[in-house]
Amino acid sequence: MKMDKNEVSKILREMAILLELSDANPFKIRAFENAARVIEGLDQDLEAVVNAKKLREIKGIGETISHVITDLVQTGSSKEYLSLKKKIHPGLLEMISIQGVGPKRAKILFKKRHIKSVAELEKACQQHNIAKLEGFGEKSELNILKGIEDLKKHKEIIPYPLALYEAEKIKSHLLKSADIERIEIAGSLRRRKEFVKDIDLLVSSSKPEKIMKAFTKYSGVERILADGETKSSVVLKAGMNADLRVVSDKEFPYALLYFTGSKEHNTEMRSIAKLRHLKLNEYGLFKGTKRIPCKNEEAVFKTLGLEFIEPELRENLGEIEAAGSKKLPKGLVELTDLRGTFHNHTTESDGVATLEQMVARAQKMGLEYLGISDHSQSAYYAKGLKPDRVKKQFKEIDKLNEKIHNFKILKGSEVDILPDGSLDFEDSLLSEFDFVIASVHSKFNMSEKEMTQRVIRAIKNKYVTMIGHPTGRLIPSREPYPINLYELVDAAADHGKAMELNANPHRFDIDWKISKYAKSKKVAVSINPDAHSTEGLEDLAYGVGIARKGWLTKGDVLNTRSTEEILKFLKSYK
DNA sequence: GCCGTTTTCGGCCCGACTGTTTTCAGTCG
Repeated sequence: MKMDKNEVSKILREMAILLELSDANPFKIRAFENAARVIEGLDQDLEAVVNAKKLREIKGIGETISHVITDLVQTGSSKEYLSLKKKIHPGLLEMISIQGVGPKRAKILFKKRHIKSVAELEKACQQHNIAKLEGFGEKSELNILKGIEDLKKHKEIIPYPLALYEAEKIKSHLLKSADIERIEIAGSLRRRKEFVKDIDLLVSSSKPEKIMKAFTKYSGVERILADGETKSSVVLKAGMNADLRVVSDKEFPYALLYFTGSKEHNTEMRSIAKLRHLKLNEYGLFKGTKRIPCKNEEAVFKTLGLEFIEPELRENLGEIEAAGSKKLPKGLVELTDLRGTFHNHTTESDGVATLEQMVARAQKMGLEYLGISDHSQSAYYAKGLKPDRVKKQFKEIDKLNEKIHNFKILKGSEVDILPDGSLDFEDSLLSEFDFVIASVHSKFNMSEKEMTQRVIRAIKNKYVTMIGHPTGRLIPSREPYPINLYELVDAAADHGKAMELNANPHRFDIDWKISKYAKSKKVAVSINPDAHSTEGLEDLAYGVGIARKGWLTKGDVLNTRSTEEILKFLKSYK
């Protein structure tokens, strides 16, 4: 395979932008954008789909785009892509990443001022060379400069917990204003995306101007981007944008639906409404000019003949279709469903909390079992345990298990998968653990085929319970190492093994887009915090969000099972 | 370019805010 689905998706998205810059038919542009999204969220192996000539069966992939994808997957390039790229100067692509500069303005700047990069644009603005251009003015010059500054400053992806923290702060600030009827954090935070670009807040109130003022005057605001009667947008000192929308309380359910998104989900929902000769926007669901009263989001879905769609699922990746045919997953997993968890470190290796402290926190969280999995001997950077220290830890765990009641500490290891796919402990030692998590921590630069074989060999070891953080990605700093997750899931299915969903917000690994496939193969997913401290255990909550996003129900998640069932499972594959 | 419980052709979601304009295009979500 020359390109995987993420690379293909990236090219399709780039093609959409290139088309936009070529003044193409807007619907053609949308078709490419849509295809990029659909491929990214595909719950099957793209290469397998291409080989089976089943691309055309995917909704949104037609004649032309299927050829482009096939070429990209098989040859790593595409004629259409190259010819499109040839027509457009790369500087234009760079310029439209500036807030406030779109394709139209980028093209004017290119044609009339021969500007070919963000750096050149910055210079031109500083020299007041832009204001005289038709359609531009003094304000535009300043805004472009600010946009460039922002681009330099916060290019990075905002981790979910940080954005949530900032959003909660704004929420409590706004709640001090007595005129709020309902308030909700919306947008990608509500959809629990693995990382977010901005904060969206929705308020219902009869005094919108007061709320707007409270928002723009908030002490965390660095500068105001837009300040209207119902909608405002600011840049926070914390380095992210926040948008606020204020509506009447009657409008709140429709506005919440709209403001939660995703954009693509909204577009599809509006089409569904239109099919029923209704109109959906943020102010209501209308029959003619009459608003159909809905108290909450549930009622809106119901009126459209749909089951309620949980916010996490609203990505237009099949959820609306499923809601129409009553095939949505029932009972997405909740934090309170978790009975225990695996993959936790202590001071024995690179954790900062002792065994006792970790257990105490787990008990406080209402868990019934806790898997301890310190690093294995090769992980010298993390104080990995040699066999004698493993034995010593066993004794400590035995001792503590005798002392505590209604709680079980499980003996485990996060054992390194060595470059050849063998494990960092002998089988004789591995057999003594209650569970084994096998992870890759070294030699990331293998080919996809080699890496996949390496990890599959580990799955085949009869003492291995699951694979830890299967792609090794770190958000935002490290890309996943090349690996075929579909083959991994298949191997796990064949051998009765589980897959980890690492709940650490820097990992979220496996990704929610692959968990649907794991579910289809009946591979149990284990939500693990990979905790290196007592606070780290709380990351489970974030992991649950990602699991829900991946359509996982209580029954799909390994650690919703009782201690007794877990012990049975741990024997089942050996 | 894609798609079909009105369609294989003719549609394709809808609205807010800004800045440069005198009625609207561009951008964004």
